[in-house]
Order: sequence, then structure tokens, then C-alpha cells
Amino acid sequence: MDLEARAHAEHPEALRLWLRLLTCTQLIERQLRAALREHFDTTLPRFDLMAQLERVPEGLRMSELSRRLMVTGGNVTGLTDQLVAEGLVERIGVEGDRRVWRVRLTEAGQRAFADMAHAHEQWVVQALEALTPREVDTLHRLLGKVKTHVQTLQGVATPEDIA
Amino acid sequence: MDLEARAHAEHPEALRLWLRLLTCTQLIERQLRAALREHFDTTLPRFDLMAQLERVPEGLRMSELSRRLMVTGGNVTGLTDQLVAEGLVERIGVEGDRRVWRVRLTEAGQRAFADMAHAHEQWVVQALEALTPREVDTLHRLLGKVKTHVQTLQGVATPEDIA
DNA sequence: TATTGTTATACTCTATAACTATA
DNA sequence: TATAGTTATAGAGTATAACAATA
Repeated sequence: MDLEARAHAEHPEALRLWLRLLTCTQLIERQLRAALREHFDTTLPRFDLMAQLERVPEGLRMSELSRRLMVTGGNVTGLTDQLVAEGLVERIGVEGDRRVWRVRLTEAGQRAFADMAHAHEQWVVQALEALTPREVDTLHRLLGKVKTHVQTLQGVATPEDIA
Repeated sequence: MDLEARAHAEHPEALRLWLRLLTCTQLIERQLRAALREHFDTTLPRFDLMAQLERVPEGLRMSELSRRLMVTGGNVTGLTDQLVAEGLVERIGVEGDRRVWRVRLTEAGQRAFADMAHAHEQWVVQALEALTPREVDTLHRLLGKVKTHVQTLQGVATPEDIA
């Protein structure tokens, strides 16, 4: 358990920070995946897709889901197909452009998501409970700088990006 | 590009922090994967395996690599096989126990890793260049608290964990 | 012609479990 | 019997590219 081994060289502080960032994220993500699997028989990408829909009751088109989840269109089709088969989301035609779908949570999907989101939140809170509220704030702010910079580097340009 | 959508509920600060942590890590990791692929035709797990070996010239046994990389044994066998086929690492028998191997970098592997590590470091430095040295320090320290706590929760208990 | 979404396919990464060979 | 490592297999998760329908 020490992924933090890639350190060496001229900027050891930056490298060490990156490796610690990666380790923390992996530890928490692994736990969340396992817990979602165990308690709700679902996966993180499916949870994320539902989380996007939960914020937009009227639904999102496939291309918008693809952009927000940062995955290609084919994957969104696959995830959506699964969730439709389970009755958690539905595709609704958009009048005026018959190529486009709005995807939205069904009522069952809303109920299921509420349960999952509640448990998910508790797992996250537990993982981060070593930090004081002030430290949570500081971390959030500093990571915000990193996020903005990296997005600029990668030319993502998402003014409508929230949080 | 806004994975940071799962927020809501009773502890929105913790959730927001987790989602930002995840977004930052994914953005950087994606870029590193793409760059390793493009410039060195390799992958992050292979790079990580070589990074572990670079610190231990005499080599590590398969089980130790498995522990350090946080993946199961079968995966280490597969990664090692690939790297052996390319002449970057070698398996050496251990006298006294014929079940055990020491895996270590070959000379070619050392040279290849030095190149990759140098480029890798520059990519990381660039991703984190929005932070002052002091902020890098703060982030590293706060994430250290998270890491320790999560490892305790998961019962990992790794006193020999470095960094 | 361009765009939206789907299909087909393949590759990386990972886990589990059965297996071989030593101890 | 227990341990070190391997093999076999399966399933996420993701990407690319060709495709159909519609604009």
C-alpha cells in the first residue's frame, strides 16, 4: 500500500502531492465502488449518471450526459440502456428534432437514487471525518485552483461548470 | 465536465470536497495516461510497477509488488510478463525457496524508466503549477490526514508506508 | 453534408478462484 | 497443510470507428 513511490527528482514536493492525491482518491473510490455494489448492486458510473439526472428533472440529452460524465457517447448509450431496462430512467423523444432524446429519472429512479445518495453521502462523510470544517474548506479551495488550472491546460473551457 | 454534481443533502461540504478531489484526480490521471501512451507506449500500472522497482535495485518479490501496487497477484504476473517480454524487467530465482522470484529492472529498464520518470514529473509539475509551495505543503499535509484515517477505517495498517 | 445517437469491437485494468510447485 | 506464484476467466470501464436516421 504505498503507491507513493514514484517520488524522486527535481520537484519532489509536486510529485509527492500528486501521488498522495492519487492514493487518497483510489482508497475512497475503491470503498465507494465496493459499497455501491454490495448495498445497491450498482456501479459508480451508473450512480453518477443518475446523479446528473437528479439535478435536472426535465432530463438531459445523451450528448449532454456524455459531456458531463466525461465519457464517450457509446458508453452513455450502454449505461442508459441498463438503467432503462431496470426502470430507473426513461428516454423521451424531443419534438422538433427526432434524433434527440431527453433522458430522465423515473419515479422509481428518483426513489432509488435518494436511497443511494443518502448512503453514499454517509460513506464520504466518514472517509473525510478526520478533517475539521475549516480544513475541508481549505482543501476544497486549493483543489479548486488545481482544477481550474488543469482544465485550462486541457482546453476544457466550461464556464457553466458548477461547484 | 462537471462530475461535481452529486452534491446535496446534510453534509454538502464533505460531498463537494470528495467530488472535487475525484475530478482533479481524474483530470490529471487521464492526461498522464494519454501522455504515457503517446510518448512511451506504456500504461500507468506498468509505470507504477517500474517505479516500485526503481527504488529497490535488488528487486521485489511478486507478493510485495502486489501489496505495494494494491492489486491482486494475478495482475502482477500479467504486468511482469509484459515487461519481461520487452526486456525492461527480469525475474531472478531466490535461493533457499524455489517458489519465490525477485523481480528487478534490467539496465534497459533503468534507462527507460529514467526517461519516463523525468517526463512524468514535468507533466505533474505543470498540472500543479497553480499552487504556491506553501499551498502544495498544506495540501500534502491535509491529504495525509485523510489517507491515514481512511487506511485505518479499511484496516490497512501499513506502518512501513513511506511519504 | 453535418449532427445525434447507436452498434460493434477491442483493450486495459481489476478481481476471483482453481491450479502447480514448492515448503 | 500452507504458501508463492500462475492460469483462466469474467466483468467493469473506456475508447475508436463505422453506421443509421434525421437535420
